[in-house]
Amino acid sequence: MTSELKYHYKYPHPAVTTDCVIFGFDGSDINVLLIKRGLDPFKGCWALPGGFLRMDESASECAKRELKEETGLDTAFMRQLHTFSTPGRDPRERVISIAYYALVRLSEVCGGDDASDAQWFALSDIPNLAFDHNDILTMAIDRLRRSIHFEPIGFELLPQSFTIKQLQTLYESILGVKFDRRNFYKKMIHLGLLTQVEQPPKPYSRKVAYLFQFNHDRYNELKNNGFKLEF
Amino acid sequence: MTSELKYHYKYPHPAVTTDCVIFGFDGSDINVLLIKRGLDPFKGCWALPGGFLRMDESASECAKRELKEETGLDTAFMRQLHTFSTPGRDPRERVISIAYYALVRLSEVCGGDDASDAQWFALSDIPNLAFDHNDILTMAIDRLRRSIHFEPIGFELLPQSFTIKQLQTLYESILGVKFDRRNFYKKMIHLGLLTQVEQPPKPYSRKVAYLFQFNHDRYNELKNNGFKLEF
DNA sequence: TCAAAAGTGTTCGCTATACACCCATGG
DNA sequence: CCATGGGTGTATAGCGAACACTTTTGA
Repeated sequence: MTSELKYHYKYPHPAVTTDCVIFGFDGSDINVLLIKRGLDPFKGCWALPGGFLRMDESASECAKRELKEETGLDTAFMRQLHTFSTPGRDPRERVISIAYYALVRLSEVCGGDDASDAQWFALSDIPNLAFDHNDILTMAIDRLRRSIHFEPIGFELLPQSFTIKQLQTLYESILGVKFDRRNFYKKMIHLGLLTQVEQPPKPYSRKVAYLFQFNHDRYNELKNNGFKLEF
Repeated sequence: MTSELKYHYKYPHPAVTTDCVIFGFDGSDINVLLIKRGLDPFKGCWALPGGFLRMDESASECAKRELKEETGLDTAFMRQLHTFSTPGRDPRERVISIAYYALVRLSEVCGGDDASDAQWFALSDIPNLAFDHNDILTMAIDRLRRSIHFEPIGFELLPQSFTIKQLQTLYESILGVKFDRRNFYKKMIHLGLLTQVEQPPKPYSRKVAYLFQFNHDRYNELKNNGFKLEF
């Protein structure tokens, strides 16, 4: 047994993991990807995807690795959230977790097979999570809500092309409020960050709506000129 | 030698530290407290105060301990900033650092003796720092600038009682802009977060200015009613 | 032709900004 | 009495909230 413990230090070292809150938008609700734990502790309990930090990777690389494993995505919007370090948060040993959150397009996510232990949950339907993952998720939701006022991150959750209506539903879902359809439309158009797509979409309702794409170049240009996104 | 390495793990563990960016305001400029390193690596180089995480304390407790050691303060405004984890950021071994920033009133700080290795630096006068501490400091300044728009944290840097003029100088110093004196005055008063102090201050200029205090209770009250501070 | 959804216009009130003005104080 | 800085008033522009109206399409 002891012979397995082959890493030695003069002072005690905590174990370090990253956990990742992966948000997706299904057209009407914000969802989070959870993993059913196959091992103790908290066996059978839902938890955020995560894993131990390797010695040759940064925390963001570790989180990106987790994302890839669970969604198949190589790239996505990803930000560090907070580091959770309360002693006892993991019953096994001292573990600190560097938490990240990610925004992904559900259409681009590799659907895990049916037997997969990964599953999307609407925010209104989150079960009790393992460890302190409820706290992590709560903080991630709060961060998402705050960020969307000042950063164009909503577009990371929508398809490349989208209607203003879809965008509004997304904002309303994240912020938990309702906007006047017409004012929302004008405000978004007026921001000057959307490019209208030529091709008229397939009619999915009475009147076909214009399709737009987020204009990254325009956003960076405005931002460099001191423009501050505010919504 | 090897007998000193008495902590054994099955997998490699990184060392974990906290580093702390301590901001103070001297009446005209934002300052940061730096420590001259007495030991290698980076011996003689200026660095952020910091230290290794103990196994029985959370990261915030560790940062608070650092703050106490360097300033004598038991309490101060303190927030987690970011966790820095690039492999190789410490030449000795794998070390990840959970960075915090703190806002303190210079008047309350225990002045270290003259022989002290701690010193305040104006932001315009920061030397090259050890490790990746320049990156940490840059991020902390950026965070401070962003936060002051939406949180009443400026007051943490001023004395209990202050004039609107002092407050304006603080805001201008942090944001690097100039405000119209009269509009700033009215805006601050109109926010309803300041309580006027009865006692007229000693004249320090032509006309004596009113003294104000930040009204925490009023702020919390407004915040709970959905009020959003914006500056 | 009618209902439902998309796109456009108009009004009103608030607030940020740019100033002018008066008051108090120390030299 | 005058220069300096503190406190108050006022006008204008811009933007967001509220809501009326027109247009397009499917049934």
